[in-house]
Amino acid sequence: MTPAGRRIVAAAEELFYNRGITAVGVDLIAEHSGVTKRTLYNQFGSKDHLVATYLTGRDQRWRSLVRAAVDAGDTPAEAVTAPFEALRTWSETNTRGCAFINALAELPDPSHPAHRIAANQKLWLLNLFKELATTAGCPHPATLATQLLVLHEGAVATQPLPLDSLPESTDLARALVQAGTSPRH
Amino acid sequence: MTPAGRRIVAAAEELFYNRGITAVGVDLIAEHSGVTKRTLYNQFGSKDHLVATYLTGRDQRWRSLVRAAVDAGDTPAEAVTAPFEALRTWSETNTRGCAFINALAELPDPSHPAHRIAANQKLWLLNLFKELATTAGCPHPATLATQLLVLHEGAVATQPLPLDSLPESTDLARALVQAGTSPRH
DNA sequence: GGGGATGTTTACAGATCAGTATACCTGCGA
DNA sequence: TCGCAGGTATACTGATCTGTAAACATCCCC
Repeated sequence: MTPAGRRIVAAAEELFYNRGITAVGVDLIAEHSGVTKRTLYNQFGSKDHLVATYLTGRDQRWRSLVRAAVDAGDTPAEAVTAPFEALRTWSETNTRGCAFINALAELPDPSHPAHRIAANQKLWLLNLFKELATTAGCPHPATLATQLLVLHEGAVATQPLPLDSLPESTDLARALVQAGTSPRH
Repeated sequence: MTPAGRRIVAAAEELFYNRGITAVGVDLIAEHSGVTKRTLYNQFGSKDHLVATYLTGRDQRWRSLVRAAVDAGDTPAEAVTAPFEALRTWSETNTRGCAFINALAELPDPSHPAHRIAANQKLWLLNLFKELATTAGCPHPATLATQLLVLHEGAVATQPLPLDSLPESTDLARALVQAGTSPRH
């Protein structure tokens, strides 16, 4: 990607996430990235393609953050709930909810690339939970992974409320993992 | 509200929810409700006001459904997780996620009425969980209520994924209530 | 030194946006 | 019978939307 292309994506990310995709026009993105609209269209061809690029970039950054958190876990049981630690960091600078859920809200057409990207992101996290649960020796990895994903998405969705939902979700997630890994009594 | 006003709100609800608020223009709403744009503006004054009316109406319908489910519960413990039963019914005809979360995604301005309505809806459900948990004799109603709300919102958010997340969430919610109401052993 | 990739500048097309203006119709209650 | 609320019909404003046209500048690599 060219330097101008990178600036465009950076501006698009900031504007799309904070103001909404439909509400932000390509003229505004061009202006914020110090670039001509012609250059924007030479690089991305259409607004839809730029939206897809924006979401893909966010997805990659998020996955990197999660992988780092997972790798930083001391025990396999800790690694299972590491994505919740990543979410805590992520939420400090991303206070407008999940960019993918938001994108689906604005782009109802299921054939839009945003739908595939968003679904893949959630399914990636689900599979990660499943693998980590298996590694940690949890008895029902698939069920646990679904529960953890629900808790994760619930924590993101309730982010704007005055609730401290993320610590509660993290605690509950740890308890579920603990119940699976610790011996029954 | 006049007959024309009701038709306008009905058309707005269907279009806003399924296609997105920003993506739907007032002309389209007027056309779908068999009404002139002049009538629409005589009734609601602005698109923002119509959006607020749409969300308020949805909120009332949702609360009625939840209250009915709560009242249908046989035991206090069953009543606590009754909103999950309501969600199951609701999801059959509302497959595009939470209208309030979606509205916040499209309308970033915190002073927009939609923000107040959405926050009130979630806080209403939180308080309902808290009251029901208290009635059922759960030891930590506030904590449990937060957990149940997270599970609820998580189930809504993961609705488009091929996951069966709602049954899992409901089961987990029941287990949490059970752990609180049943005697420790 | 030529040529292609990367940009810029200005202007424009065609559509759609929220909201308004003006004039008219109709049914109902005082 | 009068008046008014509710509604229709059509046209319009000014702004904004995505996307394109055409001509020109710069830089780097072959």
